[in-house]
Amino acid sequence: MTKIELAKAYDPKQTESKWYKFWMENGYFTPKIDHDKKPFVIIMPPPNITGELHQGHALVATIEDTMARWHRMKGEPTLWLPGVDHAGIATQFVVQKALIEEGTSREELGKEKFLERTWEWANEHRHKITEQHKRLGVSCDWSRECFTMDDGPMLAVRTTFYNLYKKGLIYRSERMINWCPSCSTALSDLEVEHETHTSKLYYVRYPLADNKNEFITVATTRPETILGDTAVAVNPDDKRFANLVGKNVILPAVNRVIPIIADEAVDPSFGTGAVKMTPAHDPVDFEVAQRNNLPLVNIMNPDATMNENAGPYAGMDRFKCRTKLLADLKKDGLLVKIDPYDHSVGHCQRCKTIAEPTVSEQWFMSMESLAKPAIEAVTSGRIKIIPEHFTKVYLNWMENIRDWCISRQLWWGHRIPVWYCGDCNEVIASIDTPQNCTKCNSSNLQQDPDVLDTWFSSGLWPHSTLGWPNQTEDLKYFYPTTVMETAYDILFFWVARMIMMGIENTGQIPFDTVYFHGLVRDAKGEKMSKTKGNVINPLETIDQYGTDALRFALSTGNTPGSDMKLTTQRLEAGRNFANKLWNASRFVMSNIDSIDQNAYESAINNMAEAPSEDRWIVSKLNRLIESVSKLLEGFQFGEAQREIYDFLWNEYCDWYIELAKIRLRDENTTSPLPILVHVLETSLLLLHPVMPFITEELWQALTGIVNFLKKVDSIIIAPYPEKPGAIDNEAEREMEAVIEIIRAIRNIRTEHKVEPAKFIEAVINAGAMKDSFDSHASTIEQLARVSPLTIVSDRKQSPVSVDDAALLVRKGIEAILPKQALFDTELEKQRLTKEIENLKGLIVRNQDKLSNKAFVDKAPAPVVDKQRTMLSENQDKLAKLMEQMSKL
RNA sequence: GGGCGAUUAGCUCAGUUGGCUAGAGCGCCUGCUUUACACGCAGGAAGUCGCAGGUUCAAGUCCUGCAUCGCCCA
Repeated sequence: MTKIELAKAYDPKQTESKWYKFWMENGYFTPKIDHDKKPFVIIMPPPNITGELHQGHALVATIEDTMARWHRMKGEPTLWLPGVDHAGIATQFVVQKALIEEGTSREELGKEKFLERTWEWANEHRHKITEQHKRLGVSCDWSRECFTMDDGPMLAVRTTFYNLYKKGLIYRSERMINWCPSCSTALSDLEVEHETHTSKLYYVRYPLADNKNEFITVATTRPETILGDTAVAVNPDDKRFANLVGKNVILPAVNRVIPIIADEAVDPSFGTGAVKMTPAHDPVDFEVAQRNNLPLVNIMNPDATMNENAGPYAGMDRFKCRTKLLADLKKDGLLVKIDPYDHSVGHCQRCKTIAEPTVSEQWFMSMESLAKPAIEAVTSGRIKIIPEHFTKVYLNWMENIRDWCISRQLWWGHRIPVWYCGDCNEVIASIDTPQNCTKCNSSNLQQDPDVLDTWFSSGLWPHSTLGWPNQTEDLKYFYPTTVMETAYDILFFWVARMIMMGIENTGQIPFDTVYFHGLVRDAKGEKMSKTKGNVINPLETIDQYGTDALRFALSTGNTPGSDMKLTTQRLEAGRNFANKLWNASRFVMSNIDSIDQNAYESAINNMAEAPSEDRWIVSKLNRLIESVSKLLEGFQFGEAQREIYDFLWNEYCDWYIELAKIRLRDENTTSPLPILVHVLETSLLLLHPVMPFITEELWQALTGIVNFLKKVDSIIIAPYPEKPGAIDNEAEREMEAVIEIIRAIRNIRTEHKVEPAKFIEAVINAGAMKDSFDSHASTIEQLARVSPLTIVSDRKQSPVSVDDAALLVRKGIEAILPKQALFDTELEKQRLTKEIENLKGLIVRNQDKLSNKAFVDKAPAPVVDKQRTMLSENQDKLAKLMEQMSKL
């Protein structure tokens, strides 16, 4: 055994990269497949290759790493599989932006060069993200790392598309979709964010065809769509318009004749009760048009300028057209009035441009039949969602699911595996790229130019990463996975779709448990996002505070499903805690000259004979072990971490180490070293999942000195403390009494402004606990700074008259401090008065409860007993203090 | 319009089968170079747990209504 010198403060920079390298070199992150054991599996939500990691990823890394390390330490084959996502629309967006900054553009470069450029970007960022993840300490299996555009996931995408197409669940159709004029692609409903705009409701007159002096007035928020109207509709029950149904009106501005129809979708209370129908640019109107065989008139180009159907307005931007059209209507006396109006406007999630509802031919996935088993998986409890209230959100969405527009007019992504024959127009869906038409054998085949929504490949992630559609050993062993941990904001985008696609492709649920964490917000409480640019690079935080401090900050006080603000205070608390642990360990290690293995083991295994503080701290440790494992089982990582923190700081450091110091100076007592070491080592193990680096560093140092503790090469594979020993209530009671008395003496010293270093005389009447207190005499002397200290079992034996002293009562134990040592009578009166008042209040509460017959009858016995004990203790204390008061 | 959540100390937040004389971190006040740690030590002040009802022996915790804020879906 060699004594080692640790630096005075913990320096993360000296430890982190060293241990990460060590872990990697020893292959600890790669699980060994063992068919006798059930594996623990997490598939990591793949970060987008659009940019760098942000604090949200750091949170994912922290929570998932905590789970992975914990299960690994429990001896379960643990697979945490990392990956990155190609993020079609987002990546195309950022690469385009980079190109524009370079003075070129996607169009100028052309598709091939653009894709080359994007692959470069992807590879670069994939690497960067990996390096960043490593700094967060993640123990994921890099040998299985995946990219959504890798061959494996690609094959899974094509296979899924093919299968669903053959089943008729993927189809191509002309339907209402959301179009982003800026990204120039179709979007799914989920990719459109609704925002309430305060805008205007315009009332416009449409002249009747048979009598141009009569009008029907319609109200609209989007007057430019008048150009695409193919009808005016009223509610069939609306008597005001009954005589007009069936007549025609002349569409202003373009002078097209369109009918007045009746349809139940019309809300008579909106506007005038008559509404314009623009089926090519409004989802509700589209449905009405389907029912009433109305024609569709598309009036916009893909870039949201008006097309040739807009007549004189062709070529104008949609909003310029609105302005011009309104001016024209006004001029013609057709604009009746303008009311202020709030309504919801859809925006492209990616670029925030106002999305245009448009009829367009796209690929869709039919969802209803896929949703059914996915609903059942959750309602039956086979998949558990944490926190539970998200179950309702999930079910509500799934039960009202609509078909999913999966095609995107982008260059970057998974090409739709469909080919069109240039000769016979055959449509060929295929997993492998076909060379010839299956119908006419022509080689004149064109692949569909569009790509799939990124979330299509994401939905396959839990099985595609494990090798599906191939029945690989990984797939057989690791699927279904155990936990899907991710942010709640992608519940629909990702989690719901993984459940549907997982069941569809494999017949099995993809994971047992969904755990949702909240969003990490910036100091102002705003959501961090790449496009918003308020992303805080976690690496900077790590440089400043250390990885473990960041993980501590992200973990403590973080409750499932609720958002958190990451503040410097939290980070500082983490750094301080790491330093505290460091110094406690430094203290312990600096005191080890030698520990004999037999002496150590006999000390640990024969606690009955040990001093009460040893039995106390071990008992508290046992409570901690039990509680932590319960909390981790229940996904309460923050609370578990908090309890470890409390134990280490407030019990181990504040009390046990301080008590041990006294014994270390005294060669005639039992050495506290075995317990100091045992509790420290166990705490390091408990803490390792959340704070991996410092615990490894300290564990290595400690087991370097106490070699026989080192049964494995790394804390990462050391067994997690699971089976706690017995709770020692007697030792706990005893130590609590000692601690309380010390606190009370310290308190009164401060109140009476006794110099901190000065020793004052004290007598402790410990009653039945006299023997225990005798054994803590030097402890009390030194920690409360009292001397001479006399411990008696009866007040009569006190060498100091109680009449001439301050009296403290804690847990039935009295401390008697002679007046001359302190003392300001007035101050003491004030102190007693305050304590007496407080006690009286407590006693009233105790009495109220106990005099209530219903309480005594119905409350469980321990609860009633507790009240009785409290009452008698409080009454006893009150009597003593009252008596004391009368003597002052 | 429908749904979900939040409201606890000056600030940020814990408090999971109701038993709480309600906790933490930061901040604040007083005092300390006590040989592990000033990223520290000792002591302290600070809350009618959003409001109003209800259930219960007992409510921060369960139920109903209201208010304010936030989010999701349409």
